Amino acid sequence: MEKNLPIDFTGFDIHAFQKDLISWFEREMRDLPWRRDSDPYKIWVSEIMLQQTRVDTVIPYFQRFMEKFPTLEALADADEDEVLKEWEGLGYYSRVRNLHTAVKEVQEKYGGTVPKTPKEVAKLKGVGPYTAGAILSIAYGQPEPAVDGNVMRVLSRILSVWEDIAKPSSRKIFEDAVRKLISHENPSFFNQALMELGALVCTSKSPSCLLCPVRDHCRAFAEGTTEVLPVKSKGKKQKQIQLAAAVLEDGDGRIVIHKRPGKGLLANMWEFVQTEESSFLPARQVLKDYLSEEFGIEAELETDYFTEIRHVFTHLIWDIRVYRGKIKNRVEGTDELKCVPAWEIEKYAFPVSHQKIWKAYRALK
DNA sequence: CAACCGTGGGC
DNA sequence: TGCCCAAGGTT
Repeated sequence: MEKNLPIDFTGFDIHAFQKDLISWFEREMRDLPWRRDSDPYKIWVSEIMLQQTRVDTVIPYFQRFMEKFPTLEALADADEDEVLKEWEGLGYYSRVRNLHTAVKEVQEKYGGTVPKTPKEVAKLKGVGPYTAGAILSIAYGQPEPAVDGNVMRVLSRILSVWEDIAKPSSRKIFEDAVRKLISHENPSFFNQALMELGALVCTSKSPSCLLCPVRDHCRAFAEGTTEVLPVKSKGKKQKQIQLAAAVLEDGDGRIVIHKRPGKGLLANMWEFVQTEESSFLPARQVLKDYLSEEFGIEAELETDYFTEIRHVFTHLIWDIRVYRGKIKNRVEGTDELKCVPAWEIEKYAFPVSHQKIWKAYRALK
């Protein structure tokens, strides 16, 4: 078990590897909605949705998205709130904002045709090295590497690469490897096959080596290291944040909602008013002060919170104490604060954490 | 480069 | 429960 910086391809039969991998893919590939045609727009949308997201989760979102925005032009013409609503619950919401921005750019700058050169594609917002390679190879058949987590895991085993795949610098090593290995006859299937193998066979835990079509090419299998490769360092613990939120009703049964800032966590999503709790003041007081100072809302809150919600993100944890309350003065709607009928809540895009709040609130009555 | 940016499922 | 994981990108 030794380290290798540049990968040694001595004794590796590249052509046989390509053939075994691709013919397996042709036999076993899943019938996925975005594999039905090679429309670059559909490939693009699917690749954005699939970032850090499971196939099973993406499928219904992709289908709804394509019904609503069947073409690149349709998406370019849509309003941002409408687009964000279709992404509600998928997570990593900057993906869809960047996608929307980039699609509008393609519409204006490239006449609605997704560009075909690596430089132009990579410049599109939200399109990084992986997605650029995926679009170019899958939609346009160009021999560009598309290195994602699957590819790094699979190749670290096949080629016995001991670099820490959690480190950003590692991706370059695998891109170089793919440039050596990729089939120039069928770059699309080669890249997809590598990912499909990672998803179905060469899985993170307990890989199914006995079913693997390229087992005979796999150095980790030969050396008995499939359970320890790839090397991947651990992440850090999340920070915990204590919040106080309120579901506020006016005299006519309308609900106060707030639009989050355009950058950062849950950007442009709607929420019930909430603020970070202070260590010294009671939560109710912090909340009342925040409402008064920030929005000019004079609220009357119930003494005790009616539910407590824990929501875990990748890098932080929210613990939200939720109060019920009424507002005394009338609230004028602005871009970031609205007072809407209860039945219109569902028209706005809420993060899952605040969907939980709404569910608990409705359960009260 | 490290930190930030969601969510749901598996064990 | 807690941690890892899943077709990453931006700052």
